[in-house]
Amino acid sequence: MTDRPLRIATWNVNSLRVRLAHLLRWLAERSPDAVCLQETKLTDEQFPVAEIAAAGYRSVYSGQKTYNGVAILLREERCGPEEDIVRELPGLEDPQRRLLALTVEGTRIVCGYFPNGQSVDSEKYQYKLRWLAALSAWLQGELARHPRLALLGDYNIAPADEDVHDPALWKDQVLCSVPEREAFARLLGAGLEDAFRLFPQPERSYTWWDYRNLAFRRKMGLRIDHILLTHALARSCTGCTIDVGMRRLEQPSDHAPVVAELALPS
DNA sequence: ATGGCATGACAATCATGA
Repeated sequence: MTDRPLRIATWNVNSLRVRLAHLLRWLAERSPDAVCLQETKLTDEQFPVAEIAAAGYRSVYSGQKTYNGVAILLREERCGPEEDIVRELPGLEDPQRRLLALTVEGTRIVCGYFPNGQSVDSEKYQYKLRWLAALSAWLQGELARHPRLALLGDYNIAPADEDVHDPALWKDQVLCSVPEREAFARLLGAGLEDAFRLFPQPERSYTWWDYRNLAFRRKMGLRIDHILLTHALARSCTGCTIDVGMRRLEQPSDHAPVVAELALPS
């Protein structure tokens, strides 16, 4: 049996307009097959379809002005046609563009830009919990229909203390609060596995570092960007890494990409 | 110290991020 590995990835680019050169360089270096992007901050009319096509990728996107915006890039050489595109989270009245899903190569790819929540006593935190509830409800049906499903994105949740540079400082704060971690645990309970934790990893592995206070150099980060896989996909996963190098570039995104390799039977 | 830095809309500051 010949396996054709499928490399899937997620990256919060914090403005695709500003980060396009970084993205094109990273696509050439890593040649991921399916890339979930968050915080594109572009309307659909503004999406750089031509530049990304020149790099060998099709673009599917759901954007808005100024904030949010998600996209999935598919490598032409590896990916057949995409199907069953969903551009917003069903079951939630929400103008914010934070969810995009499609099926390609027999695999359901779900890209999410989970709400930040701002602080646990804010209205935005309540919105975050509502969004998480709607995601779980919608995923039930998706998981029933798609044994091979991957949920990739900026979750804005650090699932455990080992994902936090200073757990005492962040205890019960937004991104680390108990209700948020319970929502993450519900996703695992629904049949998903954290691809990053399937393998031994370096200590202090994070995906986001504040722009301020030299946080990256001081390893003051959080692991909030994740790739969750159904059990069927987890069995085929041969590795999951964080491309920390992208955070070292000039004018970087504050997030680094996460990449998982799947040895899918063809 | 409610800031530090970055982005976008807008035209001097303000909303948002995490």
